[in-house]
Amino acid sequence: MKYWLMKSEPDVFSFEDLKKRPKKTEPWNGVRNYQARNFMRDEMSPGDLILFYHSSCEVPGVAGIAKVASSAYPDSTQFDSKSEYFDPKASKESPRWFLVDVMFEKDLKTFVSLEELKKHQSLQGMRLLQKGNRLSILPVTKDEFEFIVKLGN
DNA sequence: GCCAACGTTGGC
DNA sequence: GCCAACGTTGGC
Repeated sequence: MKYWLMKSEPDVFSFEDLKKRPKKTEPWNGVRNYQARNFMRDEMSPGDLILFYHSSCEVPGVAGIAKVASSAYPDSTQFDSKSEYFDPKASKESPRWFLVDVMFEKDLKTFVSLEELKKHQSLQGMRLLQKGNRLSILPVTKDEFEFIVKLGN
């Protein structure tokens, strides 16, 4: 089993929004970065655990725990000319963008802010904390994952 | 709103 | 295949 961190802008789609979905599940569409796509397509497996991270907001940080709920399949928005995520270079015969379904797993007692993460020596190696990091999907080690869950409980 | 970092595009 | 221009991300 692997561990991940996935960013979402809470104004667009928050951890609370995920909980409110009918099956507490959401297809993670709209990713248009090859590294992030490759993580979903090649490395994620159902059951992998996810730190659901709120970015580009007043207080960025980890809002809760989710899990990978499907294997990878083509992101349908790439074929939809009316979607902001439409990709004219993609076709159904050779899709370019893949996604997984993300499902609510559990709440944290407290939100774990980016500011808090930065305080801990054992998290300094996290890619999230490196300068210039922009990837919206990042692998996290088991130790980092468990440490952050502990901070939130 | 600013700006550093970084990915992508496209001309050559 | 290089690299300048451009667009986007995301913390502050």
